[in-house]
Amino acid sequence: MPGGSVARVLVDSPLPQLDQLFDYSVPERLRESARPGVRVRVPLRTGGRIAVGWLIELVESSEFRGTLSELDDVVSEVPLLRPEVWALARAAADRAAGNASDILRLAVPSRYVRVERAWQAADPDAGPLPAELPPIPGSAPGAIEAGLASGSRMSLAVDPRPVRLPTGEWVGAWAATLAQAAAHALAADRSAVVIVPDYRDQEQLQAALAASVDPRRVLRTDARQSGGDRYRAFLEATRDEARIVIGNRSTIYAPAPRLGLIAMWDDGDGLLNEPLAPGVHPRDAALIRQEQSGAALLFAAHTRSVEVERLVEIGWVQELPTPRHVRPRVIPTEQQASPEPGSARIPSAAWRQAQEAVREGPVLVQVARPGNAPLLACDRCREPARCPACGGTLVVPREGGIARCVLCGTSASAWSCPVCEGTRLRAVTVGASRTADELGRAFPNSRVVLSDGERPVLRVGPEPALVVATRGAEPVADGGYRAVLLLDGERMLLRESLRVAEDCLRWWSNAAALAAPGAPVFLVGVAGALATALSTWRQPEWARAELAARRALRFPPAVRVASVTAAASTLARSLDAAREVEGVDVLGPVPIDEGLERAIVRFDYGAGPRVSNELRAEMIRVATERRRPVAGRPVRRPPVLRVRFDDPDVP
DNA sequence: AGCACGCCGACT
DNA sequence: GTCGGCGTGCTC
Repeated sequence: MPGGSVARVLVDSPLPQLDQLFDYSVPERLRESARPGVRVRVPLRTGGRIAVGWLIELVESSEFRGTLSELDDVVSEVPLLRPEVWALARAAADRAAGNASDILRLAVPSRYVRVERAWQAADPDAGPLPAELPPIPGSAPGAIEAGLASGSRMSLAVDPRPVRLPTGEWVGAWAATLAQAAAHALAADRSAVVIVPDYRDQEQLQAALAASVDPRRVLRTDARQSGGDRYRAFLEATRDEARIVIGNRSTIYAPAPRLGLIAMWDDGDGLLNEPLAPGVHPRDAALIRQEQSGAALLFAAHTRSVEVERLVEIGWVQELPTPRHVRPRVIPTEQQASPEPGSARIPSAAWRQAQEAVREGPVLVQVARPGNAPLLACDRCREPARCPACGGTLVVPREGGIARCVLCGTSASAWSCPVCEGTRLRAVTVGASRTADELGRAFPNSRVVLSDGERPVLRVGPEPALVVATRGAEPVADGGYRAVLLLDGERMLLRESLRVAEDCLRWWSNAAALAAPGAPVFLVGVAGALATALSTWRQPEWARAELAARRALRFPPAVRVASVTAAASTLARSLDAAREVEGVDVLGPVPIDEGLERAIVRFDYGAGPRVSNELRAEMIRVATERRRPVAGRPVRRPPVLRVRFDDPDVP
């Protein structure tokens, strides 16, 4: 049999002490089916106990000094785990001191036996490779092609406008660029993996791909598919034919033979944050996979993330030349109040132009999501409350907190209503539906289209309409919007997060990129560096300044962080272990609930492997040390040491 | 995790 | 003598 008769197996287990390969002998009856990459059942520790795992490799002999147990069974003969995906999972897990089996759970969908049988019975038919492709748009002629050929790491500020596909559909120009880049990889018989934050982006990308690639060469892996469809697409991707695989954050682990391109749209979008352990961001997994595979890597966005800016600054990622795109015509307007009835949130200039534009075609109004940081109004007459000192909007920054002004920060403890002299404030949540209502009255002859997270609209036609959308749910308009109003900038900036400014710049930029060339984009109620970055369309400059500020503070992504949670004594020991590594400093610990403490370990990128090694060793030690009896009666308390690397919500 | 091994107290 | 209690340690 090829490769030897000892099977090395990774067992499915969340236990850190089991995150290693165990050796088993292969019984005669499994000689044919026990191939690397198949799912297997193995006995673990004692007779009756059977664990599931992955057959990683076959070797001639074992280092294990003891008698090997036999493989119990091969679950499916299909080698679902390709060697390069295993290598990626191992490296991604190591980077975050996590279990490889946790990564593999993201990488391989659950099995559908009927789907698998049908797939095995069917004749493979991947369709032809694309031929005679047009050049890749969006950068200098030939620049992306050259990067593809040489396996470069690239950052691209994409053309900020909607474009019309040969099929007649309109998509963001970014989708056409990424689709063409993937098609070019495919034309060279290489696979491409394209990661997008959500399914609406995926729809645009798929529409753009349909224009030049046989649909059999395009596989999608997303949560909207049924489990069976997802498994079928996954099985197809394990074949040796080159494919384009598109999907969400876990698609970075998709099987893809002869990988030629990894592309990621809008890597700063929070939907790409991986919530499942060990929480490896697909951007980091992509960087690992790029190095392992030699594929090209392309980060495309309107707003460069601070993380990519860092990679550009250290020279790891190369900035692609950007042609002189027609930029959105952004008009920052600080003023809030407007005399027109029913238009309290829209400045008068923007108001007039929007009314004119909506006679010609669709007008986009971007609003904040309802719910967080509600605005305040007079409890008696419902007049929106304003700061007595400067006229700014009043908000309650946290639940139960004291109202303050968003502009000057003045506390509004002694507020009284200028209209009715009431003294009580009430929270009002202005979401999309309420704005749609207001605007519907203010634009009496316009059709109003509402798009929010619950009922998203993917596209609107070129006919006049007022399109009210929560940020991130903006439909693409055929031909582009005739005007865009970014209404709730102030409110969006109230979110408490290190990334809030970058997020806002991203939301505004992405909405502005839906405007028709030359159409006005009004940014309402926001001034300063962010407004300038948007109106000059120089987001990378903003990212550069932001990274410099984070460097001065030693905040991520200037450094890496790991949050460590444990009981005080355990934590102290683990932190000592981490401090052994040069370039490490520790914030905290601070007490959190249930007798636990948390600390933040900060370290330079170069110290990363040693920090994760040290913390991993501590996790194994804590998991295997004898349970300490508390004086008197023995208490079985499971030992806790939680480690989370590169948490986007830290600090 | 989850299960077997083993080293002390109460039993036939 | 030896049954079984639950702490201890290991998983190819």
